Amino acid sequence: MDEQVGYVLKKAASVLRSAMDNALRPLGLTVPQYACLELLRQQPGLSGSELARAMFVSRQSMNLVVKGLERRGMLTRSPVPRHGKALPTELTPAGLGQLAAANEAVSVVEKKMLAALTADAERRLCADLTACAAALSDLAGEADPD
Amino acid sequence: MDEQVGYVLKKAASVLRSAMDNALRPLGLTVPQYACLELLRQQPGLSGSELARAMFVSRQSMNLVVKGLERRGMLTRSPVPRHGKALPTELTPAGLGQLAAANEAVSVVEKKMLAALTADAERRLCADLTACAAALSDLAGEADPD
DNA sequence: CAGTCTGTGTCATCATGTTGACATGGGTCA
DNA sequence: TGACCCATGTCAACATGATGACACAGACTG
Repeated sequence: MDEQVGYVLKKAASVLRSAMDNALRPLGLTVPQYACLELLRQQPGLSGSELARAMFVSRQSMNLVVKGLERRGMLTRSPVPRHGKALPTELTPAGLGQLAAANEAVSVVEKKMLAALTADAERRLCADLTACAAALSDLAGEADPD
Repeated sequence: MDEQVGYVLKKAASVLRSAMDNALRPLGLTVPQYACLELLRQQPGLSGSELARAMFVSRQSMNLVVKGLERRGMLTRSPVPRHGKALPTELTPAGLGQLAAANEAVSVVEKKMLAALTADAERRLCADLTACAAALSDLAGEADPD
């Protein structure tokens, strides 16, 4: 069973998720919340739907995450649509601060996860996983649920 | 962002889950249900808790999956505990038949996912993912939730 | 211009999985 | 033997995410 790619993939994703949850809990952040903040740092002004697609969840779920972070003052949603009804979202200084702390915690987890891998192996792993995801993209509903 | 192992890992797992859901839907099976059947084929007599651990979910969730499959006649739970309160679970002929069909569908997905990888690359991928999971196991709650 | 299509935000509802709690069976050790 | 600890099955409450549906803004086409 441990030789099935699908199984070990699920196992690795599950363990990583659990480890990140534990690392982020002291900061009062969940994994989706952290991912949302990090995405907005890299690409300020993303809309809710864009965030949802980048994170492989529905835009409804992402809406809840964004609302929660907005209520806590981590980010702001421009009240004026940018293009259609898309509301640009950006980090606040408070959100940026929380994100910095979160990145430290997450970095510890990533370091530990990749400790046994060489830099080459890490690049190869990324490339292979990306190739797997790309090969399946047309079997996965022609696109993410949202 | 596509160079972060954690991100591509989540992406690959998400796409694979979605593809398997689509492949199994015509058979009336969900991914957890399929995984449960396949586990029982490889290791007949597993208890609910053992199944849950192998699948990285709580024993409560697994209990629901097992109950559903039992109600549909796919498996049977021995009414007499084997060791403590552990109830051994086994596939019925009907369950074995459904599983065979499901394995065909899943095989198509796996083949497609791994099409771009050589046999060596596939083994390497499995080994690296397993190593990552093992390295994180002590950060992930000292064990699975159940 | 009217009609249609796509993308977005949002609401209500539902499915799935988790946590917390409890009783029970089995083992260990004083 | 009795006290303790651990694992299991099960119930209840809760959290999270998905689906379906609706309204609206923009683009494209006849």
